[in-house]
Amino acid sequence: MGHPDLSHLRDGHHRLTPQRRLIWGLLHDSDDHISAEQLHRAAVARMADLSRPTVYRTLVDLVLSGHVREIAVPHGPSRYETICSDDQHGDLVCNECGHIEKLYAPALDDLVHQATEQHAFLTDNAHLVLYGTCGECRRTLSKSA
Amino acid sequence: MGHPDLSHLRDGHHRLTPQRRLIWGLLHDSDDHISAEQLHRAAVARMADLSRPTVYRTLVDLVLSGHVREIAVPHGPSRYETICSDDQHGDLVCNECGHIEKLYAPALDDLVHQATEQHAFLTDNAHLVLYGTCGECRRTLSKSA
DNA sequence: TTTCGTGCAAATGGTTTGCAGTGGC
DNA sequence: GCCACTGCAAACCATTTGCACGAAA
Repeated sequence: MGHPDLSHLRDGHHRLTPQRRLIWGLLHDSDDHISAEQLHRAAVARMADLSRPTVYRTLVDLVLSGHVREIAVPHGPSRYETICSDDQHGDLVCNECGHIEKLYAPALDDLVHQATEQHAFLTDNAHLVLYGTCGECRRTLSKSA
Repeated sequence: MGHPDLSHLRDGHHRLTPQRRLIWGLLHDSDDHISAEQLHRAAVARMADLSRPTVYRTLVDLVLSGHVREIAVPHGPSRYETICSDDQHGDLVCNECGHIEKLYAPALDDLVHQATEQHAFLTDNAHLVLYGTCGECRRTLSKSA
């Protein structure tokens, strides 16, 4: 499992520590949409005393450097996912159970590009989020009603 | 300034109090994307002892009843905006100055509808967010660089 | 008169920061 | 050896909750 490109974490200003290596690897292996808390739990399983602040600080760096996207979720912790240029997608966020599912929408690219031009806005990354109720929760809710 | 439809706030379960009337009105008058804190400040200016919890509780009700959309923002408080069915839009969020600008994209509706069908997902509201740099900040940055 | 809504104060939970020590480069 | 990174503990801030009182219906 060679995770690509650890090198951009070491750029003269940033150092490549075991902690960051681990966190970066876990982000890649995770099925995306992982919270800082989950990430920390997973990290501690492999490196017992890796601290929460280190997780947060590393995530901030990765977001700023454009390798990771932060998805803010109402009434819950932010989720994080690696940004792969070949895996452009939106997300379906279930308001009931908090589950997030990927949404592939080819038309999104065009829409972003076109919209950007109209506003003299330089887009770093675009994100389409649909909030609602997932199929499973719809079934559960209709039973209990 | 008659704000439409205060009646759905009184539906047998919910009571129409002066506080809620005020908050609802302020939400309508605001230029959208207002935070709970800003909303509270504005409310206090008119009703000195209206409390923060009341603002939050009212917002929860309005979101649940589908009249208001909550926009979670990374590293900041949630923003709130009234949902007008005839004003479907995305948002351009500037990473530099935090400014949010509306983005009208007619294609969004189709995209949402189509995407929803593929996933048995019931969409309450869709939100397209473009993170990047707004025109003004681009100018400022290129000067100081 | 019955709930529901309110203000107050305190608790919560995710995230950030100050600081002294450690280790990558 | 320098300075960025770390762990620890404590701070921070947005949001939520428990409770006793007040007021819509």
